[in-house]
Amino acid sequence: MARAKAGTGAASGPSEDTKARIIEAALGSLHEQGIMGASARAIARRGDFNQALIFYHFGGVNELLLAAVDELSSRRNDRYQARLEGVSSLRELVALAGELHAEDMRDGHITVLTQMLAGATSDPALKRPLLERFQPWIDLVETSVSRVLSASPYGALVPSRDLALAITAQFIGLELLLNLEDDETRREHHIFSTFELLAGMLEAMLAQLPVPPAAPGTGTRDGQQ
Amino acid sequence: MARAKAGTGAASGPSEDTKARIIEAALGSLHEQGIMGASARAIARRGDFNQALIFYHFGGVNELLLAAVDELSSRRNDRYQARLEGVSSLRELVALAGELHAEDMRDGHITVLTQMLAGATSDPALKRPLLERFQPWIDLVETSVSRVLSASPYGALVPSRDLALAITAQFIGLELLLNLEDDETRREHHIFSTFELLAGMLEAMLAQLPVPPAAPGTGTRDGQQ
DNA sequence: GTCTATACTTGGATAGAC
DNA sequence: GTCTATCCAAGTATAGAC
Repeated sequence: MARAKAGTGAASGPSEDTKARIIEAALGSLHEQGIMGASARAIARRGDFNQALIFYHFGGVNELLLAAVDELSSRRNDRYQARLEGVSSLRELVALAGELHAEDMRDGHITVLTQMLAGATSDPALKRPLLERFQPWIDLVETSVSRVLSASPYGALVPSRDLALAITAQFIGLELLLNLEDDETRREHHIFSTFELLAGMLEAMLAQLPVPPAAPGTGTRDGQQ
Repeated sequence: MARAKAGTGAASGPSEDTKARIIEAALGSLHEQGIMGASARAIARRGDFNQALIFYHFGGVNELLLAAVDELSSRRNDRYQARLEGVSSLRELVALAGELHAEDMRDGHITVLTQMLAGATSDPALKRPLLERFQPWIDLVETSVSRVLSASPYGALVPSRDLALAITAQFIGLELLLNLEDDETRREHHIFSTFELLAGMLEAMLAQLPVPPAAPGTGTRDGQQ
């Protein structure tokens, strides 16, 4: 296990290497064993390091888990931001959401976040830190939703904030629910293709509709998209 | 503590009274402390009975928790079934969903189910039993969704199964996400009124549309059904 | 059917050697 | 900065008294 400093990039300090290893093990534990299997001992076992290191480097298990969420968030943002920016139609957005969801499921990102959310019920001290860490992600969704909505004259009528919240919740809920099925059965689900179908139907409807009812002055009703 | 046999009704056997008390305590623990706070000791403390009773009556903690879910399911079904049957329009359905959601949040039903779902990641032995217990609930949603969809000529194009799954996931995801906020802030959310708004817009659109395009018009993606 | 007592395991956390 | 050893709290589960 060579100690190549090719880790997080910027902050490759003295013991950043070890901290990275610990965080990696924490992510693995959260992913595969859930929040109840993310104990200091279990994480140390998985990463093959000493249990006491967690307390030395992070101060406690909760702090480590939050650091792991931070690490995850930065990775996700890198991926999401760039790709979401290139999207302006509803169907594109849904299609991209399907891609991102598939990747997240594969990498366990959503599982990690969901398990942390679940843990916040048992340990309310996690609530505030988690809320802060979810905010940027919800904001990102809202930005994309707003852009797509603004393409349609009806979009202005829809509260984009609530919609972003609902979409985020959809990801989380699907993770928990589909997790009940074994991997094989799960792969047979194509729920995002249903979402794409619905998006397609909605766009087709909008294209056939007459002039927008409200929001006078905004209607560049012509090209549609 | 009088032993009135006015409990579950049908199966008021010899020690059903105690079992009911234990189940009640288990539900309380799941609701207020989450899955990680639902240990045999914590549950016994809450219900003020001896810890060993859990193992005597249920065989283990997991079995107790599943029994608690069963109890919850029957209560929920009683409420849901009757009310959902009287609904045929999309807006009614969404409005009713809002009511049921508010009640579930108040009673902690969704929290209990969500926490059990989260626990299934840590203990895969819970997956199958939970899947069986979620099936009837998803079926119920699907039935209502189907009825509403069939009222519109476009409804036949929508896979009701996936839609029911998505709706169920939405409930679960919202619970986890809104749980991050303190009770006060949470009450300021009116996300279901946004859903009602969307449903209203959709119904208005459908009413304005010309003749149904039938199956061939939209080009079925992905070969659904 | 219920309680006490107990055996055993795992987890959080720290002190101190290296 | 890392490891060993250790303490203590909490968990599952069972045996046996009542």
